[in-house]
Amino acid sequence: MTLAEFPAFAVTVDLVVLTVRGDELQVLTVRRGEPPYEGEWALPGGFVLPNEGLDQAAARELLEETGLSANSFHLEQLRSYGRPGRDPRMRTITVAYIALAPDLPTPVADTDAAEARWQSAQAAIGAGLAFDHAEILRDGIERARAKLEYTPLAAAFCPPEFTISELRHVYEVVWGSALDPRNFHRKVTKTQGFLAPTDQTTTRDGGRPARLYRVGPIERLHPPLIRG
Amino acid sequence: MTLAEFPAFAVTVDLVVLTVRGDELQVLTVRRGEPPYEGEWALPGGFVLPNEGLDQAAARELLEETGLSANSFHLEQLRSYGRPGRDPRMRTITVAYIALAPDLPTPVADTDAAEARWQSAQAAIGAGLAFDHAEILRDGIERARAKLEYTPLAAAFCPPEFTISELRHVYEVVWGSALDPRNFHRKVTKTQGFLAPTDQTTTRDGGRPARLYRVGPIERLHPPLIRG
DNA sequence: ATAATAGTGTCTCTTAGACAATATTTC
DNA sequence: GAAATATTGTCTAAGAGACACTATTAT
Repeated sequence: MTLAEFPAFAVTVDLVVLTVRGDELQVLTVRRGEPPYEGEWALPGGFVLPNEGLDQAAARELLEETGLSANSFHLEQLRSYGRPGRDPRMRTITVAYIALAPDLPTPVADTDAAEARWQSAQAAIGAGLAFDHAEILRDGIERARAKLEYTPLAAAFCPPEFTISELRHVYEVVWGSALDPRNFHRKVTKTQGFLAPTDQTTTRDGGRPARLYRVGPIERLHPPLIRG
Repeated sequence: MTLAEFPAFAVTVDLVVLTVRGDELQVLTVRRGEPPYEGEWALPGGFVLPNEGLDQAAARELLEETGLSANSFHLEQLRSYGRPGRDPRMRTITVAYIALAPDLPTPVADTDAAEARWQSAQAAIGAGLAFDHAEILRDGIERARAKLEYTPLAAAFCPPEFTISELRHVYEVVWGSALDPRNFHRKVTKTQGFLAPTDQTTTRDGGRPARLYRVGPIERLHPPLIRG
C-alpha cells in the first residue's frame, strides 16, 4: 500500500464525564445543534486536530465543555470505537475518555453555544444517545465501577477535602449498593496511603464532627475494596 | 467544521501477541521490510480497511501473521496511541490489541513474507521496537498481568485441556513470582466455574498423573487471585 | 526403592462482615 | 434529652499462606 492509498479516517474524542450529584451517578450530555442526530443528546466531544495528541484533544474538549482545566479532573482513555457506519457522514473512529468530576455547580455553556446538562447516567442510557454513545457510556460506567475497587479514584468525585461519609456515599452511588459505615471507615483508614488526614473537622454532614481527609499518594488499593 | 475540512488520519491496528514458552513470556514480532524503521523489529499490524471494524481488522491481521483463526485466541482491545509524529510518514493513530495464545509450533510466514519470530517480551522492550511499539508492549504486558488476577484468562495461554501445574506455570511466568503448588491447587479448584474437570489424566508433566481440566464458564474470578 | 509431581489436611494469622457501644455535635 | 452522624471495639466465620502428609506414576 503506498502512501497515497491508505484509507482516510476522521478521528474524534468523546468524553464520558461522570459526577455524583445527590444520590445519582450523572453524566454530562450536550444537545446536538446540527445533523446528524440534530436535537438529540450526545456525549461531548469533537475532532482531533492535526497536531494534537489524543490526551491533549480530550483535555481541550473537557475544558471547552466544562470551563474547567483538565488537571482538576481525573481523565483517562477508555477505549476506541470504529464500527463502519457509526457516523453516517464518513468513516470515523472515536477515542473515548472518561473523566471523573466532583459535584460541579452547573455545566458551562459550550463554546459552540450548544445546550449542556447533567443527567442521570441510567436515564441517559435508557432514553438513548446519538451515534453509539449509549454503548460508550455503558462501558465508561463499568470502567468507573471497576476502578473504584482497586484504585483511590473515588476521591476524584469528592472535593479536595472530604469526609469518610462523603467518600462512602460515592461508592454507594456508583456501585448501587449500601455499605456498612463502620466497616467502611475502618477499612479505608487502615489502607496505608489511601487517605491523608487533615487536622480539620466539619459538621456539614450533621451529627458529630467528622475529620476531613485529602487523597493519599498511592495509585492502587491493597487489598482492593470488594463490590457487593 | 465542514465535511471537507476535517483532518484526515491513517488508522492502523497493532497486535501484542503474547505466549508462554518455556519459562519466558514471549511476544510475536516481525521484521519490517520497508521504511520507516526498515529492518527493525516491530509488532505485527496494518491499516484498517475502509469497510472493516476495528476488532475485525485485528482478527484479520492476527490470521495473516499467525495463520490461525482469531476464535482460537483471546483477542481484546488494549488502547489507542496517537502522538503526533509517532509515524514519520503521516498522521497515524493505532488501535492496539492484545492476543493471548497457547504455545504455538512456530510463527507462520506473513502474507507479505516478512520475517516473524517469537522473542522474550522483556528482551524486546530492552532492545527497542519500531515506532512506539515498546510502549505498547509494556502496556500490553501490564494488561495481561492485571487480567490474570481477576479473570480466567490464564487458560488462554494453555492448550484446550491442561493440568493445574500448567496453569500455575502460566501465572508464575507472567507474574514473575513463584506460587505454592498446594495452595494454588486448592484455590483454583475451589473457585466455582473457573475450571471444568474432565475424566482424563496425563503424566506429561512427570510424577503422579494429573487431572486434565478445561476452562469453565465464568468471566471473572471471585475472589481474585492476588499477585505476589 | 527413589524421585517426581498430584492432591489433601491442618494450623495460624489476617480480614470481612455483623453489630454493640461510645463520642460529639445540632435541635 | 433526642436525634444524627462519627469512631472504636468485639465477635465470628472465612480465606491466605506455611507446610506436613499421603497418593500415584516412571525409572
